[in-house]
Amino acid sequence: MSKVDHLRNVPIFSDLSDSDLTKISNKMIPREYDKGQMILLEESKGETFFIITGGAVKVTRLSDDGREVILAILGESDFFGEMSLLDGEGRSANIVANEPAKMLTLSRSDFLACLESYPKIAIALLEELAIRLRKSDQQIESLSLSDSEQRIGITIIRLAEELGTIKQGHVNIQNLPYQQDIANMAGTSRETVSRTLKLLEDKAWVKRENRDLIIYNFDTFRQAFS
Amino acid sequence: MSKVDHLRNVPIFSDLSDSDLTKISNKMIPREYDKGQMILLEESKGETFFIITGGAVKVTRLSDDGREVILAILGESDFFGEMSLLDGEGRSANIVANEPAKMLTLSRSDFLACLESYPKIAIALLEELAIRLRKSDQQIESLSLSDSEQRIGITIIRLAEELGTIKQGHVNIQNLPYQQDIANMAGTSRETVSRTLKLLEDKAWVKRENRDLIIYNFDTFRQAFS
DNA sequence: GAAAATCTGTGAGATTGGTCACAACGACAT
DNA sequence: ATGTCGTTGTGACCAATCTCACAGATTTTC
Repeated sequence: MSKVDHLRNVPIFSDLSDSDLTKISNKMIPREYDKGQMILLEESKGETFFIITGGAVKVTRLSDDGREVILAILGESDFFGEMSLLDGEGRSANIVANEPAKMLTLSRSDFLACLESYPKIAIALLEELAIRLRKSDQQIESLSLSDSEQRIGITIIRLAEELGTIKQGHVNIQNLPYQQDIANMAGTSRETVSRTLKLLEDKAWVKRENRDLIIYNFDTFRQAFS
Repeated sequence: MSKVDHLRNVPIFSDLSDSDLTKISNKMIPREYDKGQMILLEESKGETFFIITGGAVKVTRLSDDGREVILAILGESDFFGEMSLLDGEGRSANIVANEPAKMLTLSRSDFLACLESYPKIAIALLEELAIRLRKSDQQIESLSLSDSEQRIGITIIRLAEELGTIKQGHVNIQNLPYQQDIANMAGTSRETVSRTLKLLEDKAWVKRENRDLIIYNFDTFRQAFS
């Protein structure tokens, strides 16, 4: 798949003509990362915009004593790095390759030039940031008001929406993240995730098979937690 | 103060010439709200962009059983309503006047037209959303990783940054919000806020005087909690 | 394919912080 | 001043859930 083909799938570029896409793609440099490799470090100054063309990364924040919160898991056609380009502050989060990952990157100046020349990109990006902000607000709400079972349920919904596929009427999350990662997304402990998954399985809402999680009735499931 | 003077103080409009500001301000309709009045309701479709020209509002989300989370307190020159204009989803939060408040409002179509005609506004707005997203991420981190004392400390820092004034070397938060509101910002209970404030006062980190909170050494205070 | 490393399940405390109950306090109106 | 109403302080109890500990299962590595 060519650079241009990748770009066409990215929401913020989807409004552009092929010739514009080609121009932009010429400025982009491809990079690859191994599983577990740190792509961006908190504190470092942000100078690059990244688009994921394969694999997945996790966006985290770390406390001094080493515990982490996972803010998001991003996959193909998602992007990141825009925040510190926009507001000039340092990085606000760490990015680690969660599996082998491929990127296209754009330098700070090319990225900003892009925004100036193509207002549509700026508007599409606004849309995307609005969506992310909305998700963050939801998460703040659930962390403040919900108990651990609900938070884990909500986390599973997020995972299903990001990574899930539909398979004979059921939603299937292939390769469910480790319980520790789910715990870090839900703001709870690994043990609580273990116990809660068992509970959900006992209630016959979900089923685990190898490394997959199957949600029997996604709508009902969603209803129960949102 | 004229409409144009108000607009000049709003970061996202600060790059524009006076004549452009005048054009935009002509489309804006002023409105006023009483203390406690609901300005926007969750679920309603968002059709208006608001700029605060006086007073303050709180941005909240409510659970079914009536508990609330306060996502932000906004004051003069802040704005809101842009999110559902941008991504087309329904409102994500409620907005209530926290004290008598004045606004300038812009309709959906005028707002979007503004973005198209003045790319600088779009870019400035991107910057602002990036800042908000960063703050949300910080709050997610603190809700996930910190205990109640730290969360309350962080909440006090947020309040100091938004509402604080400097008074003979100390930061002074005039008219500290009620403990229940602080609790709703920090994701804890009113009683815990009461006990924690006493604790901070015993440690001589802060002092309460009437309805004000004085932070003796803001840098040290910040250090202790961030 | 055996060993090592990592992940998961589960019990038993230990704790934080929520909830309830009520007293004290302050502002404000009558 | 007295009563009313909303806010704050404080004790006691209790529930949710974090931690610790370790056994079993699974995955990765050589």
